[in-house]
Amino acid sequence: MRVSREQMATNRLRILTEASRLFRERGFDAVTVSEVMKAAGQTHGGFYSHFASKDDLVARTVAFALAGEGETMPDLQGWIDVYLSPLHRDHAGEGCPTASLAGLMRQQTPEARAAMAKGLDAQIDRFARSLPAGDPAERRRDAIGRWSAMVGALVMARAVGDPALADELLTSTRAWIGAAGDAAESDISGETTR
Amino acid sequence: MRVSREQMATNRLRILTEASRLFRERGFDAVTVSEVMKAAGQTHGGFYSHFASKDDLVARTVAFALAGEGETMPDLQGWIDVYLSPLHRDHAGEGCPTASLAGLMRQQTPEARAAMAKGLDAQIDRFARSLPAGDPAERRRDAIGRWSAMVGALVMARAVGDPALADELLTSTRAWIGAAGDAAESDISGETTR
DNA sequence: ACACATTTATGATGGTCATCACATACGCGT
DNA sequence: ACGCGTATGTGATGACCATCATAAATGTGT
Repeated sequence: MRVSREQMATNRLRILTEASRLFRERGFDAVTVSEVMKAAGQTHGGFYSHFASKDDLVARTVAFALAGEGETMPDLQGWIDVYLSPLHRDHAGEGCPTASLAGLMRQQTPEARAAMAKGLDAQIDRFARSLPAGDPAERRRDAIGRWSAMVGALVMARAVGDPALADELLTSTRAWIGAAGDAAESDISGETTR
Repeated sequence: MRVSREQMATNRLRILTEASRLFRERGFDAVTVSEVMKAAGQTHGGFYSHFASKDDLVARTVAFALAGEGETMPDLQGWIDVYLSPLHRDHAGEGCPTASLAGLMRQQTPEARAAMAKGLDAQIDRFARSLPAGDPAERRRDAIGRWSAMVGALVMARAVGDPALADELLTSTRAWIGAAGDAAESDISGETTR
């Protein structure tokens, strides 16, 4: 059975898309190659004409998922609110790849970790460019601080069974990075000592 | 082969200790029951007289690991500096269980997730009590914000292969929560609007 | 002391999964 | 049109692993 080149490219894209969703939802280990292929409307045997191995799929999926993020962030505060919302917390499969996958990257291949580094750096850059004030270095530091808090809060909110605590983590972090971020932007020195 | 009650309790504690280290190092899935037992100086068969299943071990290990944290934090800034250090980043097996395991909790049993919630709540409480200023609600919000940023930064620093980016994530976050936290503490209203 | 209960060790067992071998049939370049 | 190259489907294969069955040996209560 052979398909057109166009169809093959579509099939490969479909595999990446479904893998991205499934990996974000359940992690790399718990998702099988067969499962990804079935979700992509194919059978497991054809997998190895698209990817060299499951590890290869993981690396390319990480790159694919993190590259898919939008180029600009016109409404920063709105984006932050959505990010720290219960809806985002409860739909990891369609949500931020960093929050879903970062905790799983330690034992992945160097290729996958490099893809994560590249995607993270780009995300920090987008975040920093969306900030209103400060010189570039200060904005980048601000972006890293806020982004860390957002990812950490979402990861922890998803880790706990208690909905009340999960909600508190999200709303408190949202309030805190608002207050703290605004204040930090007026911190001219850009550095504080202990 | 039978051992004394005391020895059995020691053996069980050893299993939990080794499981805690191995799980933090490599995650729940990648660590086998046999491996844990071998690390604990026993053979795999005896495992099921201590725990009902691997899932049971996971839940009890999460509770064990998070309960082990110190009761007080006398030197808050020093603790933060250690937390966000390359040493901590590179030794997950002996490091913070939240940073190592939170990202893996989504597909764990309700028991394990409940243990994570309990441990996280206690940690937030300890953090809040170590903060110098503010009413309790404000301190708790501050603790959640800073703690989220610390966990997020460490998780991301461990996820990337690029050491320069990893270092930047740690140092920038440390500087940011210093500047932002100090400023937030002086934010009397405790709330900011968009 | 003695018998029993119980912990641990050894050795299956059944299921799962990544990977590969082979067959098939269909696009693609000539 | 024709034949080759190749993507996909079907069906192994071999490894790994959680769990259990059984045996052995020694604390423990009487």
